[in-house]
Amino acid sequence: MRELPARRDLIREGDKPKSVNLVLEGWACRYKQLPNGRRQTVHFFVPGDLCDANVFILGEMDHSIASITPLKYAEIGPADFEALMAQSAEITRALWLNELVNAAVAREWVANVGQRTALERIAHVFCEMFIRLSSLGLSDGDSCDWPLTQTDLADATGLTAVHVNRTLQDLRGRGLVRTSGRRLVVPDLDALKRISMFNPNYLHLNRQSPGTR
Amino acid sequence: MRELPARRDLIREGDKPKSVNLVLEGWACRYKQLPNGRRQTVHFFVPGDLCDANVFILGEMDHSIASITPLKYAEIGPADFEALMAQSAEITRALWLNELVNAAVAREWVANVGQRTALERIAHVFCEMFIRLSSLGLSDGDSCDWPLTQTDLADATGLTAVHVNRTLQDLRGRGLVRTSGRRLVVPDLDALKRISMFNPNYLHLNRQSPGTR
DNA sequence: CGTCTGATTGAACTGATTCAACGGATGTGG
DNA sequence: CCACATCCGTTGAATCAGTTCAATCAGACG
Repeated sequence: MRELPARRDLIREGDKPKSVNLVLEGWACRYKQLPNGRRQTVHFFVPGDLCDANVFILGEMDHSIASITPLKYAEIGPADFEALMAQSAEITRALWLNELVNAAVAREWVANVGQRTALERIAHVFCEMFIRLSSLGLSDGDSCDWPLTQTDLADATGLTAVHVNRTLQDLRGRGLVRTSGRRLVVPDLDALKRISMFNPNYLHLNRQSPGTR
Repeated sequence: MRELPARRDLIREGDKPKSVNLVLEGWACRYKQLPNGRRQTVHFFVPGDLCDANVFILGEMDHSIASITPLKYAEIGPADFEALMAQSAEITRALWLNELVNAAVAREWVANVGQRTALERIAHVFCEMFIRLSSLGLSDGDSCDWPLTQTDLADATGLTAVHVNRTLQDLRGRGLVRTSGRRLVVPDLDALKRISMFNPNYLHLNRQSPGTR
């Protein structure tokens, strides 16, 4: 069990991973940084998410993980992790599922950044996070926690913070989202899904057993 | 063992996957199509690649797979696949590695499409494919097979075919690549890597045992 | 209070798109 | 062997979505 303040690296690209991390409280992100300084966030982690199951199969990290909010997480060492895998076929299956969903999310993000307009991209991120949080029981009706700054959103969508700001105003103007402080309100999820062409199939939520979380 | 002509869907989004496919000859791609018709390619498969290891854990496909060239591939049913997994820890490990690398590639593509310029993106695709093919012994000195049309490249990079065309002319003008027919020539791989900020770490090639291929 | 971080605004600019046309190579059927 | 169709690459001109740079504003916090 460990804690980390907001905006700190948990693991950096190039490091040799020594453990699997399970997020208990707070948000984190996976990101890649190019030599020219530009940064791309490729995943957001919320409570219950496993960062990099089985990474010790790989030699070194090809991306970094950083906290967004203050973070509480559990560190699971290779030995414990292997033991967990050996314990039951159910758990192994759940870990496979976790990794397959991870890959599916990454692919969806490629399509998001590659094919959607700024408005659609941002709306898509809202959809994904709201739906993921809801499936974990971490939403409250039409609202959920929202610790992301506009710069965070920019890094995730491949846009500039300035343009994210303008696009958010558009989304708010259309009544699709409201953000008050650290909270996101989605008055009409269906409308948001429609405008962002959101298809939840890639999250494979129906397959997720409670044990996976 | 099966064959498929060029430009045909092998599996479509929404289908229930019934088998794992191993590409034996030719190129294929994984793609996602948005309701508005825009298409994003998220992976290229070359001989030796396993498409969607263990997908039967998931309920339905969240993307499609299509042949680019005429294709020869092996279909491995769930039973055979499970047997393979059970057979040895080595194989299980190799399958894990395969899936982890797949996810890593997808993440790199997010960064590619999200942060790189048109020139860098296209150069990056050239680097990735040339290096992957080389590691499989499928390149010949500074050249390799290149069955992708400019439209294929456009779908993979989130650009239009028109802009890919212009950018290719730029790349050729700088002497970074040559394309003659179905062949790609990379006279100076280091220069190409430099301009595309290519870091091969995400391919985890050093970890790939011959058995994985 | 001052300082810091994050949100907001304006104006000029540019990388990439769009649309429409054309050229060349390849293949096919009569 | 020619006529025709198709696929792919190429070009030009106009337009636009998103960037850049720079300044301002608002709230939080010691």
